Amino acid sequence: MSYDFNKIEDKWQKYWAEQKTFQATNPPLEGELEGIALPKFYVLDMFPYPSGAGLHVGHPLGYIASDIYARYKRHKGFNVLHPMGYDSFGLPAEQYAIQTGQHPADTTKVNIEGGVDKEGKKIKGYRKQLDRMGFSFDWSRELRTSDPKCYKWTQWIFIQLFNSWYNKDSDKAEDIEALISIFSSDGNAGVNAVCDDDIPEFSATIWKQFSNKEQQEILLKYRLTYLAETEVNWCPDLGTVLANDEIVNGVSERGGHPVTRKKMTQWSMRITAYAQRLLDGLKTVDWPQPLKDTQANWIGRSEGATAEFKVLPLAPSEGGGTSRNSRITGDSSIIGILLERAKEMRKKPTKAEAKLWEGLRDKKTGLKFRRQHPIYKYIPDFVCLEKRLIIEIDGEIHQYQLDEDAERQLILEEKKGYHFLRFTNEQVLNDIDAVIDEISNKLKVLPSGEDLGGDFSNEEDIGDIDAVFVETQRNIENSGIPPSGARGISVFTTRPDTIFGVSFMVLAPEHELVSQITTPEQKTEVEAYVEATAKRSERERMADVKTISGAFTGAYAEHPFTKEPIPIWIGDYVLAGYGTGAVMSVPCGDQRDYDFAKYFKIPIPNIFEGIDISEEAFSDKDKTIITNSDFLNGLPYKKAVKRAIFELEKLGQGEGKINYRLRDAVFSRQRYWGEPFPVYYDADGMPQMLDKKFLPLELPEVDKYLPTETGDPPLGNAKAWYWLQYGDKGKVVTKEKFESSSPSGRLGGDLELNTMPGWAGSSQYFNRYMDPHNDDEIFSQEAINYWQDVDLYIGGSEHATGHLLYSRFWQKFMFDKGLVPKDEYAKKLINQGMITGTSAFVYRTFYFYGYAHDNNAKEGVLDFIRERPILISTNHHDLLENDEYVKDFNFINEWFVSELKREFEIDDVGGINFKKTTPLHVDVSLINSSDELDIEAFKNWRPEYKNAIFILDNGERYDSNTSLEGRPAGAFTVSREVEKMSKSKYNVVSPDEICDQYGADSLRLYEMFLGPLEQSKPWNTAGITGVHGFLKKLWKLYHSGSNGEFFVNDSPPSEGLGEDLRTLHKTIKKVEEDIENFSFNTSVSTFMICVNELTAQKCHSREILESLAILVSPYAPHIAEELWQKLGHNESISKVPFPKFEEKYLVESEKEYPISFNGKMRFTMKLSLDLSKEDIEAAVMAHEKTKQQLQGRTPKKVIVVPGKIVNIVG
RNA sequence: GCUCGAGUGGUGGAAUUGGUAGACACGUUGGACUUAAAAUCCAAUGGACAUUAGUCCGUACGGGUUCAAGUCCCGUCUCGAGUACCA
Repeated sequence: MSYDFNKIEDKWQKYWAEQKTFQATNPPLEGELEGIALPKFYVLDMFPYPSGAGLHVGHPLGYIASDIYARYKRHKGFNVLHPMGYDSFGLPAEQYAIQTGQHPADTTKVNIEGGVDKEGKKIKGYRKQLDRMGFSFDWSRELRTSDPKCYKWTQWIFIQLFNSWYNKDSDKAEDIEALISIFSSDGNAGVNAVCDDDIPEFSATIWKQFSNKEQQEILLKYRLTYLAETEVNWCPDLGTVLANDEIVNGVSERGGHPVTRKKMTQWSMRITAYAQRLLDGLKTVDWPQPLKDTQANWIGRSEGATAEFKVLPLAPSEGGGTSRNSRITGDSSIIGILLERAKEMRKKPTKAEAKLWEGLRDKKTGLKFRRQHPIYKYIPDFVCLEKRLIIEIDGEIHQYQLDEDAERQLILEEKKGYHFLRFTNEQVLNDIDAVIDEISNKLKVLPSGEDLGGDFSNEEDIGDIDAVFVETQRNIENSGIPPSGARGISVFTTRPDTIFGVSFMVLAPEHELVSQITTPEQKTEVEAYVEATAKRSERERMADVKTISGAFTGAYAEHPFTKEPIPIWIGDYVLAGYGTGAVMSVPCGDQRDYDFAKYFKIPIPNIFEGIDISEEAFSDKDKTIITNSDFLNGLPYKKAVKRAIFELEKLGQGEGKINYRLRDAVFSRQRYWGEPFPVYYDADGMPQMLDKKFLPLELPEVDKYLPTETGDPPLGNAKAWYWLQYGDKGKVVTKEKFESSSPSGRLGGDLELNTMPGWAGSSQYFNRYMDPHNDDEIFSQEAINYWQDVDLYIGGSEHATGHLLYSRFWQKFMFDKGLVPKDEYAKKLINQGMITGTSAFVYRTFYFYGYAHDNNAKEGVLDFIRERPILISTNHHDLLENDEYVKDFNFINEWFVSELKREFEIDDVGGINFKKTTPLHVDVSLINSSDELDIEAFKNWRPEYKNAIFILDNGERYDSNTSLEGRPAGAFTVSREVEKMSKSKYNVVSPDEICDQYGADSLRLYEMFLGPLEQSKPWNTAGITGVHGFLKKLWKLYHSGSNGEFFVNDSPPSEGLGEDLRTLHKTIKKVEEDIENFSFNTSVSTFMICVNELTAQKCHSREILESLAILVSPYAPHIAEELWQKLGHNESISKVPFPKFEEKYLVESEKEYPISFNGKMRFTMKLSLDLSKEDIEAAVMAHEKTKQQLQGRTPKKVIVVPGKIVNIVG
């Protein structure tokens, strides 16, 4: 009986489906026993996108590996969860919808389930393709992200994120209600949250006075998903924004379209809150190092310091100040103006202010203090309203405005009855206790007044605050004091140790201070530069790193230590989006600063001991010794950094800081085919979440999938896309219906037009698989507590900074909310390598012709030549490359010329130029295993080459004139090259073809046999005969009866020489080790060796062959099931215990010792393993070949490693 | 540029803590069977010289450690991946 793989595989695939063999059981209810004793094991493949192109042999590589592992774990007694589903929202379906008008849901369904789409395209379907390979997926748990039942929970998580904020004190996400109650009791001063950086400080009183809308606006700045105007990567050709990880080299990952920066109001995810935890978590998971590195790189943590550089006032001769746009606009409320001013100042507290605030906040003095709180016409540093005590810290800036300060103190003291205390920076920083004492003493002697907090409704004040505020602004401007730069330019640096090497500062052209500090003299130049950089696209800026450009603002900053003036420049090498958008430039220590300084002839002071910086900057931290740097002199890098930070903090002009490159993730896409947001906008335009009971909010039908005429996303085309709700009843309605509904008790408004990005649906799917049909919760606590996390996750490395980072973020969020027990969801992750294609090429030569011109009669020559392209085989092409062709194959030329002459009767034809060739991709299915082209099939495939002339390997000519009988026998060999597997390269091999021809078991074995799982390797169908031959041999081993009948005998294996048991146990040991180490390629070799040996031993022992069937079953499950059944079993092999390895069968008494001389192996010698070192040495020395090798010499030394080797030196 | 990974026959790749380099396959060549092909089986197959024994060279390149190095150390080159004015 021969090995009929098609029949066998079909049979068992049906059996598994019918018997639901691989359905995983969730923990049973109490009283039921089955399943509970089994330990769990969760094996997961990354969510595939079901594309219409179907699978090629590269796709299932990871699935085969995970399937082997899952099957192995079942044999090992685990309850294995091994699900599969589809990430079925996505761009390709939508692009196809735009092109053909078909609903993406329809095409997606066909892509998964197979069939014919409306265009008449035949699609096999992912599911059928997967089933054919014999995967042990639990299909009862299938998920499709585009299924409303599935995206219901994506929407639900979105709402959870919206209703959460990140508390830095507890270092986790917390409920937004908790934040609201803090605001109502204490305001936001004591809140340590990850939030937007432009939040004004407010007291509880002010919070309560905010309108609902104002409160909502403020809360948005804290929520973990928030709506904000952000700079996004806009891709006009795709009509959508892209995430950073969707952009490669400045163009879109899909399609390579240009991307520009644009400001848009978008939903964002506050992933930055988790930056540190995402970094820390990497240490706890067993993931590939390159993947971890990529993530760490993406998060981009850098340790350093902030430093504050004061902006110096402009010399009067320079005109002082620039005109600023007045911030006062007609429609802003007065509270708004003052709050804005206050928050702007609070944003940049000086070190001394921050320190004193620590001493005053939270009623530490027994009384409530506020900082930067508007009083009458001014904003003092601190105020205790109850005691009418104002505390001011006089920094350097104060020196420039003594008069104004004196004046306002007078006004406040005399007219408003306030008391003043003034301290200097030094007092606060050096002896905070004394300062606090003085304040406390002062408070004791002052009488109590009423709390005037938020008392802005006083009519009298409102009248003139506006005017006075403007006046104050003007005064500041006229005095030559830099306006909002008064508090200086903040920079982030990882090299605070080089602060004495600063010779200039550079701001990003987009920096908000640029327009404020630029002197009138420099204004034209600066504005021209800013405009020029704004025009350059991100791509241009990135591509053009070499060109140095910038402009001087005319302004100077003050060095915090030397107090020297430092020129302030702008330049586009400083990025607005990183750090503070400004740098302190240390040209001697940073190459970019160095180049900039050289270009603009800025001095380059050297602060490195014994280092020559005349040619380039010196950035080696380890060899650094600082000099010319005051208190840092002589210090090595690390000590200098510490000291510099210490000194900066002492001055109140800086502190140690950790910076991250990671940005918040934009979560809106202007697409149709994605999860709709469960969000409507109320009458105030504020976003509101739908109640859980209304989920899922289903994707509406639209006429077309393009943006609307007004530029809205495709959902803007939906006829009904308004939310209308009264009490417990809500539904999606048309605009008209909404507007005509009764406003009384009505909730609702227009629904969000954006949809969620591709990664939304894949960020918690692994947990949803644990309880996929639960309609009440995302998963039950019983399910998550049983399955816990993914034990083995296999997928491609291309998801490193997308899915794999975002899903970790969501998992940590879910962990914070107590919904999942693990804050990392995948213990072990493997990136399978890519299987590349082996493209085939023929070469087309080009030739010129030259004949007497002006000969119209010869019109047809050109066409004649065009219709006869010459294709040469690869060896001719190689000759060509070596310039050897023309002389060897000149006869082709001669023949062609004679053809021309015959046809057109012309004498002076030039000839063929063989030098110019272009490679042409040939479909790999037209190539046999010896790389020879099927020429007739090629001509059918490419009709434009039906008249082509083929030059065969042996130089013979094959063309359309050659009769079939008289055809040259030579072969036409193509050249092959490894490329990515792709339709356009005609090198795609489909798994279905392989299954037809060799069977799924062969495919599975071969994919594993190709090489290590993680490595990328080329596909070559020819090699599959090796593993296919192995399966036939395996089959034969069980069919050694007459006429190939099934035959095993029941005699105990030990009756023979025991060799078969040795072979078996050697195999068990190796295969077990290999699977545990994910070294699947070597275990296939091991099986081959095993079968070769057992065949040679003529093994028929049932005991041995039963074990072998189990060993093979994870790899080649169909044949294993069939053999298992033939061995007399009625149950599937899939859960039979794995054979137990027993050492005793491998114990040997003898060893074939390699005998080497000076490290070179010369011969081997069989010796007993019982021998002592001395015995071995004696035996070896006595050997004839040893004497021969030594030729009479006496060895200097003899190394004997018992059980290993003997080495004779001398 | 920086970070990481990898360089072994004609090809895919093996080689455990340093201990017989090239397992297992593909391909190639020769042979058996067959009218023939396919399938199957047998033999050879890193290179060079010798064609019997054998000798020399060989794991990207150059050094080093060691009785012994594909494996460890130093330096160089090439390829691949990620990232890129990240201060």
